[in-house]
Amino acid sequence: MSNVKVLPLLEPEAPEAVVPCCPPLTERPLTADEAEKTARMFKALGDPVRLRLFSLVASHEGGEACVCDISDVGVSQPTVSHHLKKLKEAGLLTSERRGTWVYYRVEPAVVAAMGQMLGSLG
Amino acid sequence: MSNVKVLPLLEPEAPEAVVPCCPPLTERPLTADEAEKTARMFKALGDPVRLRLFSLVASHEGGEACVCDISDVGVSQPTVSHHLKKLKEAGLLTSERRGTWVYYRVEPAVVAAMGQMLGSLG
DNA sequence: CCTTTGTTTCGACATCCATCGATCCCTTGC
DNA sequence: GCAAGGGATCGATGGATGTCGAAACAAAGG
Repeated sequence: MSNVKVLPLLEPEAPEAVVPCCPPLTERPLTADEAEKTARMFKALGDPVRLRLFSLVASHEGGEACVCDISDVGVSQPTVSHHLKKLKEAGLLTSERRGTWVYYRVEPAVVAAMGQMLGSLG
Repeated sequence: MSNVKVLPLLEPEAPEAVVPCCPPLTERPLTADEAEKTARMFKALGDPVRLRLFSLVASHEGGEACVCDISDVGVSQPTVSHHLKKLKEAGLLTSERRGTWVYYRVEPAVVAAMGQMLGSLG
């Protein structure tokens, strides 16, 4: 396509309203908008490779993991990168570059919100 | 920080562990098999229409809903049926025919299990 | 039997998406 | 400046998936 890299599409790191979407799924039917937003988060965990990457980050010492620590999930490196990007876009992970390596960590509020929608609070 | 409990392998006290799959995502990385299983459940909620249908059933009076009660989500009726089937295959819903109508209800244990995988991240 | 109404299945189609190799970008070290 | 290695992006591709209309199936009533 284009080599026009001047288009400002999305600001770097869309801050995004992180938490406040949606009551427990049992409380009332979701609106179309709410469902659209929320489904993105569930869809992000709806792939086996992404789910593994997510649990690798979530369970990693210090609550964060370098890409090099979690790249052994049976797919190529570009694919790993692609999935991490998806998880990031869904708001489930954040990333930070420190020197040579890029570290990913879980966004706790978002994941907690998903859990609450499923009624895990009992 | 709280618990470093030894994990009780696989048999004691599983009152209604209808879902044999998987500890909280923070506890340890999922295996490929576990991820495959679990991703199916999250994927089922990863579509806006399915998520709406699910919340319609979950929040409906009596804990169940007839297809005719929840068919107004903006897609054709065959599509509704297709999505309900997907939710059923994922183990999130069950169905029962009573006379003319078919009623769907939530499978609580499965949903609770999903919530627990996410809930301990707070 | 035939008709009506609720629900599922079938076939077809367009779109999305996971995956890869190749390539490019970034940082560090020589 | 240049080489090396970690990560991200690009372009292509095969397979999965959401959607619909038409048709089939099931139960209830005339």
